[in-house]
Amino acid sequence: MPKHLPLPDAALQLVAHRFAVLAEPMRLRLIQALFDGERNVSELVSATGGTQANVSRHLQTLTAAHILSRRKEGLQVFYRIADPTIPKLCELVCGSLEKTLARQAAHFEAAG
Amino acid sequence: MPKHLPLPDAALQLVAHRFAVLAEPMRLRLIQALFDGERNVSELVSATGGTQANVSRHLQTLTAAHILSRRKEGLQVFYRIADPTIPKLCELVCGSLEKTLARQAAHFEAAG
DNA sequence: ACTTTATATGAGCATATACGCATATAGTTG
DNA sequence: CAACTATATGCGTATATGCTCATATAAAGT
Repeated sequence: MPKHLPLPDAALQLVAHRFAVLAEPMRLRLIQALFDGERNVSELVSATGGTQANVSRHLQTLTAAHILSRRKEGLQVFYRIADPTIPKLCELVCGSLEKTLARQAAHFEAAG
Repeated sequence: MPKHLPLPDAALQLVAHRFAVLAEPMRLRLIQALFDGERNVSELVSATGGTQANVSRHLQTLTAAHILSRRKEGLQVFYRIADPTIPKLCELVCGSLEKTLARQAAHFEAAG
């Protein structure tokens, strides 16, 4: 049998949506800030340098996508990475980009 | 030392851009159609059911992101997957989504 | 109950981009 | 060189989404 059956349209939309959620620098900053463990919103605001409103919105987007999960404790809300594939995804992309950049740097040296 | 140094802003933008390129269903369809090997544009047009103009644009986007590469042969242009991390990326995301969907299905059964 | 603190959300604006249509370019054949 | 084929691109439009400002909600303290 073939390795990959073509995914139906609905599945492709889900995959695309997941990539879209990861396609914003501020959301990546939030994910990065959560690599070491859970943080509350105020901590994430100062860690990322964003406004409270904007950070809150992005946290909602990430939570709706099941990438983060929320835990309320008194006045504060703590977020943490809920999907264990996220760090692997980021590593894959970062590694791939490093290679691409290294190639481009080599070209610049050779040409320049 | 900490596992992850925070990435500088420029790096985050690169990562975000890569995810953005992968965040379109039509581009995922093209990538999927190329899993088995290289294809020319006409083949990709019929494989995906898109218009020639739209397919061509998306192929350009994927190529600019170094995800695909082009090879010209006479009148035709053949595209293939240039970045070996792409299949792994897709597998990771698909696997994660399957788990999420399975959990949601279980909830529906339990609740409904 | 009122105030304070932490977080979430509604509205409006600005920007990005996917798509369709028409046309341009490049390469081939007569 | 003219006609044809395969692919690419300019342009306009529609839609989505990120950001800011102001305000709403929720929980805690006095």
